[in-house]
Amino acid sequence: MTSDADKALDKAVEVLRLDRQLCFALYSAANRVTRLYRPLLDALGLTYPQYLAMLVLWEHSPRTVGEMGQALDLESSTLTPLLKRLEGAGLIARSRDPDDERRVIISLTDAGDAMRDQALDVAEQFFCKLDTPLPELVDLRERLKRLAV
Amino acid sequence: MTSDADKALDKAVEVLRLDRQLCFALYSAANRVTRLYRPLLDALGLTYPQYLAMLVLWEHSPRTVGEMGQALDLESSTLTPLLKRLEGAGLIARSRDPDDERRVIISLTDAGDAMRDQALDVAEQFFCKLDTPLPELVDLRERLKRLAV
DNA sequence: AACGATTTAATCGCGCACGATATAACTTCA
DNA sequence: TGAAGTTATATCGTGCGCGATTAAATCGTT
Repeated sequence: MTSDADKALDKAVEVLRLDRQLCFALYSAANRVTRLYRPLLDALGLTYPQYLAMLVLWEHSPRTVGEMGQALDLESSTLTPLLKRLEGAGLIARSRDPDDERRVIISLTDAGDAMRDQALDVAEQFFCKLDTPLPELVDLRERLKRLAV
Repeated sequence: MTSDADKALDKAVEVLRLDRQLCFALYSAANRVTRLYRPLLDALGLTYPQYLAMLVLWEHSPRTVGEMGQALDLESSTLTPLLKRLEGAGLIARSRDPDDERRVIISLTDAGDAMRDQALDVAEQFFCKLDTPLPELVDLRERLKRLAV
């Protein structure tokens, strides 16, 4: 027969295993998607987080750094250097808001706006690579949005 | 009436929006979970990737660096420095395999093994924080495992 | 007007994550 | 046996992601 201590240990093993499986599944899927995008984005000279930032701007530009931080759920400590690199690449412009000099306004340059067409190809190639039915992706998206909000 | 060009643009907007939503949902959920773990893991002096590495070892130790890389889907360029930090913290030991000097064997120290009990608390607190029914989590895990394999 | 509180970005340090490359150990096979 | 090829880990440079801190602008209250 098994002792209470053994049962407690089994429980511990089980909880830790589930934790590992769930956390790792998320962690690893995010890494895999980044790796999947890399060869596609190399053609645009963008990293994956930079691509996400551009997607935000292609939906609506200009925006302040703070608004982009809200949209991407990132701190200025992450965003500021990333945006400076996009500026260096000539895709965006950074300027202080005259109405409130604390704010920095991010706007697409012509080059940044023009990249939108190539980005469309990237997105389509990505969906091909994923090879997953659209409803499954939409379902996954909704479940992820609900997680740990 | 709308022109063909307008329709193509609408399609582009839609594809990019879906891409943004799906990719961002995954990216952002992974970031959120890491942030959720941080205060819990601070008590153990572990980062989130270090915690994942310890979970792997608590399931089965010793393992080689390569085996851990397979389990965590990480390159040696990521794993080696991480493992050196765990070694510095006294939680694991690194030693060359006498049968094949190319391999490095990672084994838990007594301190590393002992941390397992505290880790159990962390995992349980995490599930409390998540506040999500277990079946939903299991379902999410399965969907993530299927994604971009 | 003035001074403390708040808001907005930026800066810094640390630890990933990975591609490219290096190095050493093992294997193969001529 | 020994040279060529393969495998296992390590090193390096770049770009995140974030907590802690800083600096400057704005706001609120008196």
